[in-house]
This record gives sequence, C-alpha cells and structure tokens, in this order.
Amino acid sequence: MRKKEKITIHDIALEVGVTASTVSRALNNHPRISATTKKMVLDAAKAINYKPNRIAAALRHGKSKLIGIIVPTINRNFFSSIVRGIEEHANALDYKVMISQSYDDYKKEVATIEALLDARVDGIMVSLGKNTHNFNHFESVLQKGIPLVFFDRTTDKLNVNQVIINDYLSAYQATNHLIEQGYRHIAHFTSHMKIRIYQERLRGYEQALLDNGINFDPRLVVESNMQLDGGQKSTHRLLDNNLGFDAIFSASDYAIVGALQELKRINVKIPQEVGLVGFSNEPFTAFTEPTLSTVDQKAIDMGQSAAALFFEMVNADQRNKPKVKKVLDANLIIRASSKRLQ
Amino acid sequence: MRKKEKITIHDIALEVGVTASTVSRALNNHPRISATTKKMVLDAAKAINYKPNRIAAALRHGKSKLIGIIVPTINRNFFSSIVRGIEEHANALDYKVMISQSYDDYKKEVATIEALLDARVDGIMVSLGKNTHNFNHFESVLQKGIPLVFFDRTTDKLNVNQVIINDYLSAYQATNHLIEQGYRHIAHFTSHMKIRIYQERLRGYEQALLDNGINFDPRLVVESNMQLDGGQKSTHRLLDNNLGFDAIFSASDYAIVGALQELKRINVKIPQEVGLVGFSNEPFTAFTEPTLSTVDQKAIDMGQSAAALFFEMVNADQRNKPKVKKVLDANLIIRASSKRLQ
DNA sequence: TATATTAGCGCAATCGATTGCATTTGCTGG
DNA sequence: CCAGCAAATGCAATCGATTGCGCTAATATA
Repeated sequence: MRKKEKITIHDIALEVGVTASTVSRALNNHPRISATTKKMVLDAAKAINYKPNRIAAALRHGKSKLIGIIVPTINRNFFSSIVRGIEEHANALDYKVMISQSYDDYKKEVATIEALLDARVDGIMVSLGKNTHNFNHFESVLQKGIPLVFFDRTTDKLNVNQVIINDYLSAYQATNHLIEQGYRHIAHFTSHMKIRIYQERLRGYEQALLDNGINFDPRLVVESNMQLDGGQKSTHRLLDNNLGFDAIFSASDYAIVGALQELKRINVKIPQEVGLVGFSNEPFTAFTEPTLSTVDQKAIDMGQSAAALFFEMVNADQRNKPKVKKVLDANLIIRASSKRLQ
Repeated sequence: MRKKEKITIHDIALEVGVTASTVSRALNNHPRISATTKKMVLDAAKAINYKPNRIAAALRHGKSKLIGIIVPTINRNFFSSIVRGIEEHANALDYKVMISQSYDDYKKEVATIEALLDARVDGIMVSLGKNTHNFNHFESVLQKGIPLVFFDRTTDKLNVNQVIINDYLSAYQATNHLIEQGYRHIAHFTSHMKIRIYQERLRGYEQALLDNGINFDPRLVVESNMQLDGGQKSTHRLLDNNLGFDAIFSASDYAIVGALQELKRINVKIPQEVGLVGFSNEPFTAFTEPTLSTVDQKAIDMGQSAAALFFEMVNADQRNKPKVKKVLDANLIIRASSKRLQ
C-alpha cells in the first residue's frame, strides 16, 4: 500500500529498453513502430499499470478532449436527457463532458463561458438562458475557433450550428388536435417573446387556428414565467377577464399543471369542459389526474445530434463551412386531458 | 478578426521587460515581487487579454482544480440540487465540476471512476448506484490519496467521508405523523435491502410503530424498484393480499405516486381512507391531487456539506485524519395526502 | 558491388506555467 | 568606504507526452 509513484511513459521506456518517444508512438499505434515493439510496450504498460496523463497530452497538442455544456438548469427531464444523449455520443469517442448550469441568469452564463474557456474545453454546447438577449460572450468563443453548438433555446442572431425541434409544427399539431376534439376557444400560455421557441410555438398555434377558420384572439395569449405559479396566474387572468376559453395549449408543462390545479379547484371538468395540452413531456405529466397531453421533444436524439454536429466541426475544415440548423420532429402525446371524443 | 495567437506569460514578460518567472510570481501574488512590478504585470496582462492556461499549470503542480461527481441520474430534483450545492461551494473556490451519471449501472460506475481518474480530477464525490455492492473500484481512488466523499447513497463498507441525512429519524417522523393522524395499519414501500438509505428508513418505520404500540407486520413491507410502476405493483400486492392497510409510507416519491394512482382508480379516498407519505420532495409531489406529503432532504445543504468536506480534505494532512460522517436533518412536509384530522 | 530506399527508432525541442536556487541590486550598519 | 543582508528578479529544470528531424541498419535497385 505504498504511495503514488507516478508511472509515466519513461518507466515503460526503461522497462522495454527504448526511449519515451518510441513508447509514445507505440501507444498511439504509430505506423513507423514495429509490431514487436508495440506489443512489448503495450505489455509493459499493462504490467506496471500505466495510465496516460491526459493533462500532459492536452498541453502538448492543445486538445483537452473536454466538451462544455451549458443548460439553464439540469433539473428538467428535458435537459438532463439531452445531456445524456450528448454524453453517450461523446464518451464513445473518448471525450468527457463538463456540465454547467446558468440558472437562466445572464451573468452566470457569461461567467460560465469564461470558465469553460479557461478550462480549455474543445467545444461548447449551449441552451440559452431566458434572460440572454445579448450574445457578445459567444463572440470570443467563435473567434478562438472553438466549435459551438446551440440546442433548443437558440437564437438566429448568431451564425452557429444548432439543433432544434420543429416547435412551429409541434405547436400546430397540438392546437390542431384540440380543434379536432371540438375545442374552439383555445388559449395559449407563452413566455418572453424574445425567445425563439416561444415565438415559434405561438406561430404554430396561430396558424392552426387560421387554417381551421378560427379567429385569433390576442387576449387568449397569456405571457408568464412558465412555472407552476405562472400557470396558475395565467389561468386566473383568463377566468377574471371572463374570456370563455374551452382549452389551453401551454408552451410549458409546468404552467399547464398550474392551470390544471386552478381549474380543478373551481370544479371545471377536464377534459369535458376545458382541454389541456402542455409541452415537454416532463415525467409528472403522466402522474396528474387526469394525465396531461404534451409534446415529447426527443431529448436524447437532440443530444446525440448536437454531439454529432460538434464532431463534424472538429473533423472538418472549419473555415468556410456554412452553419447547419438541424430540425428534429417532436411527438404529440395525447393523454386524458385533451381527449373528450369517444 | 485574426486567428488565435496564443497569449502566454512570455508575451507579458516581453511587454513588461522581465522574465516569465517574474510574471508567474506576480500573477500569483508572490511576496518577493515588488508592488510596482506586480502592477505592471497585471496591467499588461489585462491589456493584451491574457488568459492563464490551466492545463499547463495543472501539469506542473499536479492539480487540475476539477472535481468529479457521480450520481445515479441527474434527472432527479434531489440529485441535481445536490450538484447545485456542490457547484456553488466549488466555484467560489475556483474549482470546476464534472458531472457524470452512472444510471445505476455498476459497470458504468466503474468505468466512470476510471474516466475521472484519467481526467486527473482532484477529488471525487459519489452517490452510489443501486446495483453497486462491490467497492473495489474505490480502492484505487483511496490508494492514490484522492479525496473521496460519498453522499446520500453511501456504504459503511468503506472508510470514507460521507454526508447523509438522518434517514432513520425522517422515517420515524413520517411514520409517527401517520400514526398521529389516526392511521394504524401502515404499509411501507422499500427497495433493495443492501442499500443503506432503505435499511435506515425501514428501521425508522419499525421503531415508530413499536414506540406507539403497533404491531410490526412484515407483510406490509413491500419491496420494488421504487419507480412509478413499482409503486403500482406494490399497491396491488397489498390489495390482492387483502391486508387491510390504511396508510403507506414510501421510501420514494415515485412509488407513492404509483400508489396514489392505483388507489384513486378504485375510488379509495385519500387521505380519508388511506394516508400517503413519500420521500424526497420531488417537485411533482406538489402537483398531484391531493398533494403528497413527503420528506425534504435539503439537497442543496447536502451538496454544500459534501463540498466542504472535500475542501477540508484538500487542505488537511490526509494521513491519519479520521473519516467523518456528517448527518443532516431532513424536513417532513405535511400536505393533503396524510392530513385527515381537522 | 555500390547506391538508393525505407523501416525503425532516438534526440531534443516543445506545450505554458511553476519553482528551487543563484544572482543582482540596494540599503544598512560598522 | 566596505562587508553583510535583504529584497527583487533571473536561470534553468520540471511536469508528461508529443513530434519534426535525423540517424542507423537493413533491404532493394541498378
């Protein structure tokens, strides 16, 4: 049980009777090293339990094999699943992942970018915070030529690779589904209009109404923080203004639960009197009474796509490569809260 | 918009007219460097936008300023909050955090330990996976003298620092609360008996019964995977065996939701006919109908404590320091599902 | 047989920051 | 005025792996 005598390639070199250069090349399967030597080196390495020092290697060729991820909060099934997708892809290629949370705080997001740059990550994947309306902190990433990929919460103000779902289409389908179920006065819960996903979901909602000959009533669109309490308040706003809605399509699952609670409190029957559809397929949407219809965003797919984009950037000639916007299709999950036919 | 001409301390040295040694010392606020020189160096560093290369520094003094965290899954409010607590403490001390998920897979846990060791982290914090009953993979961590802290899902088979909540007491209080509310035939949902937290929660449950003169009936203790479906199945087992229970204390929030659903399906009134208490205070416990009583584990506190323990280890003389077991108190949150008095 | 190749490996510099030891400069006291 | 000491800085090695270039010996070609 002796201490930690660091084992380096020099120890292997001594053991085998060659130099460290040869050991290094052997370990990296360099073509100019004979098979015999390679085997000896590999055997010796195993024998003395050699572990490469990634830090030294990183210093030498400037690659840390680290990918930084920034999400608003990992405490969402959606985001943690994306991370899982990224991890799967990255680990398979011997990259490690560093996860950071911005907590939707602009300053923290800026600081986190700095921190990742300090840590010399080889690439950064970001889902923007809600309060990020300025993108200067990404300029330095771009200028350094570090691969940058945005996912889900992205912006068009920056020319970067991104992976998103078809928010427009998903919202369209969700709204359309409500219309098919006979609802006609459909409200929409949304958030900051500066954020792309909310813009798109609103657009899909409007178009579905239009295509079905239903008048768009701006008073039925309510903006909130998209949390539980936001959903409650938005519901009250609708009720207080006596707008006579018979359904809600919410851009967030949390907000739709708030609505569900408030409506049940005043004995509104779901889905008979009011239909509900959320967004994100958070696990709890399957736990409520009634269960909630929602949109599944294929988070793991999104993570894998984002990682794939990153590795394309790593391997490709960065220079004049045009940026890609990968759009994934989401899945409308129909549960009890919006099914009143049959 | 030119490329990335790496800026090093040598550039500063050139600018200021000293050597790199002096620059390094100035940046690190070494006492042997004059205030004048320090100021010049700092100014020059800012002027040419110098960013220290942590990798080079890491190579030199063998510290990466990285902490590795392993949790079964980040996709639990409890774990992500712990991570948040660790992050807060660590970032304040200029340490970065690497999060990895074991997905309760023993092999993945072993591989992750290897990966973190490869990445030369300065310390590792772990919450064990459900299927980890062998701890050899931690021996190498210990032998290398790398600080190791366990939290929540720990084991006593390893002599390491740990942070846990008082599972025994929390379970005792939860059970006692149910008894106070007049329930007498209290079932308990649990999981693998090899896991400390479940042992302790069972123990607390038993003791509360004992102290209140209620007979312990082993048939009322049901083991499952502690997921939603596990809770459903466990409930059915109780019902099918006609055991006449009037309350359930579950060691998991997911399982108690499963019970809630199944009981509501057959029109059992909660809390009038059956009282329910879960464990973990997952967000959705506030969303169900009725809302669920549960135990809040003060996850952020736990994370901060774990980080604090880590930094103690970093600063202290590791050698003969006895290992610490920090026990935090949890909070019973009483909601509608267990409140039938008044 | 003499020269041209090529395979196989070693030498030494390098990545950027750190640090023990040496050196220079400046000041104090005798 | 000079030894003596402290303050401030420089020199050069070091952390471990990588890699361009060069060297040697063996094989191939003429």
